[in-house]
Amino acid sequence: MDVRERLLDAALRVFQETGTRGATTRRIAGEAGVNEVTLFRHFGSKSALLTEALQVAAQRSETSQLPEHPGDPERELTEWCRIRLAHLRRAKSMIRACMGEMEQAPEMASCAGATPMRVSNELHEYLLRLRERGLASGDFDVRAAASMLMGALFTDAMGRDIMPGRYDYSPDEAPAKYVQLFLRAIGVEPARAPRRERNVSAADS
Amino acid sequence: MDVRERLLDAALRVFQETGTRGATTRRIAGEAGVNEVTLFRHFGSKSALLTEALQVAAQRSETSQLPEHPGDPERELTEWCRIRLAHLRRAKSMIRACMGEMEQAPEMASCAGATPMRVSNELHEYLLRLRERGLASGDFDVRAAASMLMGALFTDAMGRDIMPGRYDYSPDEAPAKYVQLFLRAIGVEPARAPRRERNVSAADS
DNA sequence: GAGGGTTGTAAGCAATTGCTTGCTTGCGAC
DNA sequence: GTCGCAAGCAAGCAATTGCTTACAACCCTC
Repeated sequence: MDVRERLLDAALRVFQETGTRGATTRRIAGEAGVNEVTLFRHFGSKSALLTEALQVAAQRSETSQLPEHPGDPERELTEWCRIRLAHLRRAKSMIRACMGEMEQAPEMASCAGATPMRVSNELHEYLLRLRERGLASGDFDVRAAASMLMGALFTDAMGRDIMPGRYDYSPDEAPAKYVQLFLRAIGVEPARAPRRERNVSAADS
Repeated sequence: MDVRERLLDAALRVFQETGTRGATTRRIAGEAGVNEVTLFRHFGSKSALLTEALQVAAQRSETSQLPEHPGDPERELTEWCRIRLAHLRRAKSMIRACMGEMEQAPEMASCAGATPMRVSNELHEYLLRLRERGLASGDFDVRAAASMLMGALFTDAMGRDIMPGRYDYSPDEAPAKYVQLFLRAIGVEPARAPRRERNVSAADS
């Protein structure tokens, strides 16, 4: 890993911990094992470094496609939620830091909102397909439903550690629980052979 | 309003905008229309001032009771959600600022998590009562359900302004939409006289 | 081995920031 | 009046921080 990458990486790490103001150039350079002067030689200024680091971070958000042709909504959605939730947990510090900055740097909003909007649209379209195929009832608000499921995942990822004891189900069980409630809300029939508490991690074939 | 209160108030305002590091004593004093020296005479240090200001803010969170004896779940929950959502929107800047600080000041977590935990428990117990009375089906996870509804509200309040165009329903309509989905999820029959899109603000008798 | 590009080192500068000190002013109580 | 208290004001101090400059060391290429 060359010096530039090390600096970008360190900048991101320090930013997550302390925000823009707390991320001093000395600390970032130290974290990268690089002299502070080198930082300025490569990026010119602290804000340029942070901007580039955040752009890089925003671009490498993984994708997890919902199938084009819905087959088993419960299995497909549970797996999708599992991946989404894992991603949100990994990005937790980053998301929190960005939320803290948002008030002072509104231009960050567009960057921060891009991924959830894309994901939300993906879910939205999947739900439309479900409805077209008659797999879900026709009388619910698709946007609100998508928003609700995403909200459950987001809040679970953000809130679990600050509300000890509020969740009596483990992080692993969460996706299945939310999906079960969600499917009832949008009127999806349970799978043909109704089974309780399907093991999610084994369902990946 | 005396000097102490003005300082506490200003400290909160500046903290919301800029976080701990950005909230300089000079700025807080200026915002309060008070000399910087006076700030130190009253509170001793910047951190003491901020700590006290945050404690005060945490204590004055309003309460909105769900009825002890559930009657009309849709109406009661919609009204409750409306109040919760309004509160979250008002506290938005504050919540964002606190999330940004959480990584560096974990002791803030307990303070920040107290209100949502209390609210969540209130909802939890209401749902138990619904179930006892046979108003909701018996086979859903109560914690997960409560978490889901609260997540929808939280995410709506936090995310609406950073995801333009994602919500095609207005902030006023949101509570009713979420509650409708939620009630289906937990198996609550729609009200006896099924009516679409009841005007919430007029339902308060 | 000469030269050019990359990095480290030492030093420092101007601005900011938490906090202190010394002094003055205004005001109500005795 | 004068005593005590609360507040303002001017100044400053030590530490931090973004950024610069000057110089030496290294490595690769020709």
